[in-house]
Amino acid sequence: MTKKYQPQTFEKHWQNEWEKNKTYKAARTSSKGKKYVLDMFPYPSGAGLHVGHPRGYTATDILSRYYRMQGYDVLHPMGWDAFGLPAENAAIKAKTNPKTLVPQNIANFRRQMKMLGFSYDWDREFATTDPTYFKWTQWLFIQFFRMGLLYKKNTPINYCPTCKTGLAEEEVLPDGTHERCGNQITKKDLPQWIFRITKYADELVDSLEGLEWPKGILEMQRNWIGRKEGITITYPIEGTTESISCFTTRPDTNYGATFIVLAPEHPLIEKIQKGKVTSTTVTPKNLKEINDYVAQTKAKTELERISEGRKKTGVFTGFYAVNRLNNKKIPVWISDFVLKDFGTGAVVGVPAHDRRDFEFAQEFNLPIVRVVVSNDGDSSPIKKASQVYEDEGITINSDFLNGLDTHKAKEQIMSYLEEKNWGKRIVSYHLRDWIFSRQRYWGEPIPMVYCESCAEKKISGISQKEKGLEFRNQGIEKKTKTWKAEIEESMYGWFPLSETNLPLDLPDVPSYEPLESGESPLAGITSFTDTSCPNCGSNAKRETDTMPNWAGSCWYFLYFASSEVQSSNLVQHPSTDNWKSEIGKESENWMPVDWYVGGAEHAVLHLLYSRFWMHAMYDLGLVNKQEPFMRLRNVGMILAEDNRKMSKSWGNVINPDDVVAEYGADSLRLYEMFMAPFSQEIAWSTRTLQGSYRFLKRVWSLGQLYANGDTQNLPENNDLQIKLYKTIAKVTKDVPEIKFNTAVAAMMEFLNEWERAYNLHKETLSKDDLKKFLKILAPFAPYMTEEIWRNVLQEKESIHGALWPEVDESLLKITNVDIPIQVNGKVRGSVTVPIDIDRDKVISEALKDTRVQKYVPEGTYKKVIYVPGKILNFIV
RNA sequence: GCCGGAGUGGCGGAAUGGCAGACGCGCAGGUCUCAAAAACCUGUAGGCCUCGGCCUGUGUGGGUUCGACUCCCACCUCCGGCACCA
Repeated sequence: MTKKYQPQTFEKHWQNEWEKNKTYKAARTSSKGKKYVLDMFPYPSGAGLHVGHPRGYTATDILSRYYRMQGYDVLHPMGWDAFGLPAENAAIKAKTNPKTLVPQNIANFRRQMKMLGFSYDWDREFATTDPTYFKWTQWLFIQFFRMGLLYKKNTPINYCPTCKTGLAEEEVLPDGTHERCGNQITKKDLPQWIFRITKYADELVDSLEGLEWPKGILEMQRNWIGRKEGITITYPIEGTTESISCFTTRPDTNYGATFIVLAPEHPLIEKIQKGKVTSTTVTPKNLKEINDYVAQTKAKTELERISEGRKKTGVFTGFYAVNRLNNKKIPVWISDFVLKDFGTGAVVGVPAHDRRDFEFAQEFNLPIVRVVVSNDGDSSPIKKASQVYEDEGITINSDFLNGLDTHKAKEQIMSYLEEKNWGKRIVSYHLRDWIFSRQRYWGEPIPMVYCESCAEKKISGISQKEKGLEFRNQGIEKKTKTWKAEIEESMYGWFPLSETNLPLDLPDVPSYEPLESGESPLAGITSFTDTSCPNCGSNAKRETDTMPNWAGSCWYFLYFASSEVQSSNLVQHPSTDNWKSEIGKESENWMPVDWYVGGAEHAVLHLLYSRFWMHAMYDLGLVNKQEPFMRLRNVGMILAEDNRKMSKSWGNVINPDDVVAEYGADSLRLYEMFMAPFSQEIAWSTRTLQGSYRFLKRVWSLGQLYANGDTQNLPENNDLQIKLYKTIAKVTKDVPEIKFNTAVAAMMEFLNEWERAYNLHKETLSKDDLKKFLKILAPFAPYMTEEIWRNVLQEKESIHGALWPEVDESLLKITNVDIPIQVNGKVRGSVTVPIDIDRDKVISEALKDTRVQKYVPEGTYKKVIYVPGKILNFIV
């Protein structure tokens, strides 16, 4: 009696065995090398896993098992990105502290992951909320502070006037309303910690080179950093001592400038309004118009400004600037299409070569001068928006630039302007500095103290260097001196906690709702805020903001690879020496991450932030590599069966617990790998899952034959064995190419042949070959293969420690091939010939085919193409 | 508007210059059964048809090639992201 395939009867058993025997323990011992295979660790929400999560986790699990079986040392860890707003809000709602709620969520996630058979080294599990981990996150903050990369500045944050609370970006809906109460949010100025990521902008673009990432993601990172080279040109205002600076990336078009536009918030406008800029040309009427326009703009929300579309509005200031290139007077206007925070808040208008400038010029009847033509030389005037020429070309109407191409014209004009001291070359970035503080409870407390009395004495902790901390080289040390000088003044009175006082834990309090002032909830807890100055000992206040959710994920991959994470013997406090011995040394054995897998939604932020931290840590001499992630692959989202996103509110979420209860974990894993190419979005289908379930059932049944002994093994080198070896070769090739769907298809194809051999002739694989098949299936279906391996084949050691099957290449050598025969490119027949047959013989064989004869009358043809082993094509 | 990704049977997809539709789902017919489920077998792009074949066919239109789903040019549609970025 053959045992039925009932995964429920053995999956749990093997899960426990693997855990007990530490089957997946990571250690550096192999001479073959290492593979660090990492998932983007999840945020443990209250809802638990849905079937979308295991898609990425199964992929990394297959890679890990595959490399382990090939003899590599594999580090495959899992942990929890557990700080953040959803947990905080859920805890507020449940009237509890996230410190009690989050571990419950984690326990559920862990249970589900173990159920799915992922081969994580659970000894390295940790959460970003563990004080043992975030003591280091805080320590790193302090090191970055001492490099001059962090400073405090008043910055507008999102603020909900109805809820009286500061909001994170993700709490604001695209229409500018608060996701919870639905009311319009506003901006509020609050002091924020700023992380100066722009100091690394160039480096972060340049070192994208050499990463094996999807092209699209690399492109998005490049665009996000958005490096632009241009020049800031200064225009004096006629009849005054004032001037206006404008940034442009197209100085070659500057002879075509016909106006200047200021953002309504530009500082010069206030001066004009207050009458501090005088010139005979400004009339009181203009001043009223200016006042009205500025007031109108300020009354509008950002949303209103955008929703009004591209229709240009504006007002003339009455002043004229001088374009010193040609001494032309150009009017100075105000318009809200110019953004105060971009560039200098002022734009020089070249309407012939910029669409927005053109719309503005048309609206207010300003002149349009063409200065660039395309290669066809058409220099007709620009009359319609569709004629605006924004591309590069040949310069005209521009004095000494005439006839030059855009690139050369740009170089010459920039040198000329710098020589005359009328302009200065600038590299600008789309990338902004990173607002690194949150007015929230559930995050790493920022380990800083503010001392009033030290501030008065103009003292700060910025220049105190950590003992033992060495910059990578003198060039970097020099660079950080400049960075520090730029912000020193704003840092008077600020001191980092002494490292012996780390971690700085969150106070255990029942209430931590945001304060009416928009400040962090910690600001209301005096037992937390009141402290003494690390420098002078007088009364001082702690920083009450916490770090954003990103902080913990910026370096977690190093902690997984550390010694400390695996040991119960934790360091007393962070320090450079402790970093080197506990984290630096061991992580060098594993870094960089070889495979990093997660959703494409992290294309920019997380991947950029963690790259930035690594680069800065490299400069601090804390790590030996700048780039954390060598290979990145994106997992496609799994939609619900109704083709919508899975969401509690739609009621269409599929829970892996239910799927596993009915079909087993192996079926879920196999199906998710088979359903579509890995990075593609795809809808869930329980129906289609049954195909994978059936496949496993059939393998199971054939496997059981070996227990009963009613098999007749095939002789060596039979067709089925060769098909098996081809399948092994295919799977071996497909897995590292992340083509799991075709790897599974190949195994299904093999099964079809195997079954046919058994059904027709009661013939089957030798025991040795069965083992090989089980091994290549093992990474996909670890439970079932282990069950057959141990209970049918009576193996003593786990299949997951076995070696990947080698393929005897000589058996795969093809001796005979089917050559399709085409006549004029259409298939008319085929011949079976030895692979090394010569051309003339193929042709004569082909001409024996009666169908071919019909299309090649009397065997005459104009030409014939023979691609050995592939095709034969007669042209008649 | 810009950037990125994708268009192939009833459905998910395979093939990246050489027999389009592997593999799976679904569907149809059959075997087993009192019956159903499960399992197994056969068929399954469309059209024509003398059942041996013939024609058409990979979003659209052109091109390169002996040969194009695959390469090139132009366009259409869908999905994702950003958006008055000087």
